[in-house]
Amino acid sequence: MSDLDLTISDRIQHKLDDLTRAERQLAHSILENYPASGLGPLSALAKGANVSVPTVARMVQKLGFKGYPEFQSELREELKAKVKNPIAKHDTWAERAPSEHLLNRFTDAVIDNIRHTLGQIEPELFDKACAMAADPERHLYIVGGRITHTLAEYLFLHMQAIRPQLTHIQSTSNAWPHYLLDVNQDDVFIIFDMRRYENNTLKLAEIAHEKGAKIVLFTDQWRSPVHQLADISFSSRIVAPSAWDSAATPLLLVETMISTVQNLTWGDTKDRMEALEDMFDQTKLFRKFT
Amino acid sequence: MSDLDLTISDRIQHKLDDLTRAERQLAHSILENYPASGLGPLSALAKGANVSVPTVARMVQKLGFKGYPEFQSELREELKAKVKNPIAKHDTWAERAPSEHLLNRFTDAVIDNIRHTLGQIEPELFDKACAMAADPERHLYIVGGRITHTLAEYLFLHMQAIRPQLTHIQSTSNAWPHYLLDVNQDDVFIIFDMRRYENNTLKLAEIAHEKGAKIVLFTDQWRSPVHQLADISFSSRIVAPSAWDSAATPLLLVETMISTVQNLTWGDTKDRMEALEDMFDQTKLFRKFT
DNA sequence: ATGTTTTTGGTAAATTTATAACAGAAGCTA
DNA sequence: TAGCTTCTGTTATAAATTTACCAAAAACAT
Repeated sequence: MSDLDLTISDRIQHKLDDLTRAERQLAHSILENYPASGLGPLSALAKGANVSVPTVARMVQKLGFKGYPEFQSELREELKAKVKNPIAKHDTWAERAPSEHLLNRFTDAVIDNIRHTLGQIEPELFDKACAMAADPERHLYIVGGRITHTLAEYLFLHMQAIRPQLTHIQSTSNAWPHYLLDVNQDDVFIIFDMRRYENNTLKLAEIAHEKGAKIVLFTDQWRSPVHQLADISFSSRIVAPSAWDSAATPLLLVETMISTVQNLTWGDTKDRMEALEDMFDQTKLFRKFT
Repeated sequence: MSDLDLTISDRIQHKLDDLTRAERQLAHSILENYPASGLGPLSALAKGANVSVPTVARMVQKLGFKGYPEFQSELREELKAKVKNPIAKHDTWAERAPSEHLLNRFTDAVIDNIRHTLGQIEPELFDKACAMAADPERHLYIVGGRITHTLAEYLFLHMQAIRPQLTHIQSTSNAWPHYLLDVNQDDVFIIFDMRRYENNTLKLAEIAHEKGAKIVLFTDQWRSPVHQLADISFSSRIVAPSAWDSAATPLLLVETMISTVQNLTWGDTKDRMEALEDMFDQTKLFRKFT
């Protein structure tokens, strides 16, 4: 390898700050499928990154290469070294860390959780749950507990952009009984309850159930007691090399649900989203994305 | 991949008998360090194999390619596929659903995000950030924005069990200036800022920076402007087949950080956790885990 | 808002790279 | 060994890629 044993990928990342907008765009494109894209002709790379040909030439020189051919040549050397290296450690995630590093162990566990969880999901039920969540006729209640309220709020925040008739209830709050006064049998509850399961959440679910509301439950592999009241349950595997559980898998499900619901309601959502954008722009809360 | 899903390496080996002496010599040179040598210029390949330039051109056509550029192009495709695929033996995740189902597509994207993100992380920096977050001498501020405050809160909730001297600030709140009055240079800010980046968050970071506090930033691949003030930044890839971004990868990092910090502080944490357990038991907020 | 600096893309020249044509060398057969 | 076929390398030509230059556009500071 060349300079101080840094890979070109490293060098690009370190220089990222010294690069201009178009160059950064290009850099990301290179890293996107590294190193293959950098091994093609300069013009192809430029087209793939939507920048001009000279931009590529300039950046390569900025990175310290004499020209594009030299850049490619070093890329090939790097590839040669990597392939030859007996420790072809494709089984680690953070390649710079040993496989015993927690970054790798934790990631292993999460991927495993995802695999298990997705393997057990019934797509029909998932779609059905999404359809209920998308139905604007039904008032949608989103419920979380002490830890899980973060998941609940994540869902709530996105649903806000998608549909009206939406309430976020924190089961640990002592105000929740008030919310339930008007619940009727067309309404839907999306409840999050993972170990350690919370009594409040169960009580709340019972009341909702009595009133005839539909219940969709996100829980863990051991299943919250709420699942006996639920119309549809999704159990995520949440084990991790940690004293706590991992919410990554349930989050994945939630995000997929958000995306599905928004596809189902695209006609309406579009307007809502544009209206939201406008509001944010007006309040200048956000910077425009570059 | 091209013809019948055979790799180019396979194709060369099959054709080996139909090749002439010089061509065989060349073929072995290509396979010697495959695929790097084939990705360079034709003339270099010829020189490396001690054959003439036209020999290379002829053999490539014998293998069924229109010309050397096409040969290279397919080699690159092969490489791209190989890099992308170390674990993709699982072509579908939700086995009961077709691979085009959003459950599978979304999961693919998230796994891909994880791979990219972890591949770029420097473990030393990660460990350093965790060490700072674990240091009970430093007051720890956790900051999130409109959407990211859910991640921030997730971190906050767990850190509460691990260490004292902890504050959760929502940058969209108008109360945050008050929190910053007592900040000094030993303090640490863990800031979440993903697109669309928020002005409030940047302002807050600037003030913290001025006061000399350390800043650890969780952002996306395009990097929040805060990163210029940050001592340590972690960029997650967050793209998903959705109108919104995926927080799954940053969550993975956060959870790994929680676990690391808790390992670092285990002596103290243990007591804190037991005390917490007691409190929860007393208030009967939770049911015992079965 | 205005002028200045930086960034960016278009274009053309220069260099490199690939292909084609040809002639000499090597191998094979009789 | 002569004659034929096949293979290989040298040279020349064509195509492509890269680089340098310049003008327009964008960003920035005043």
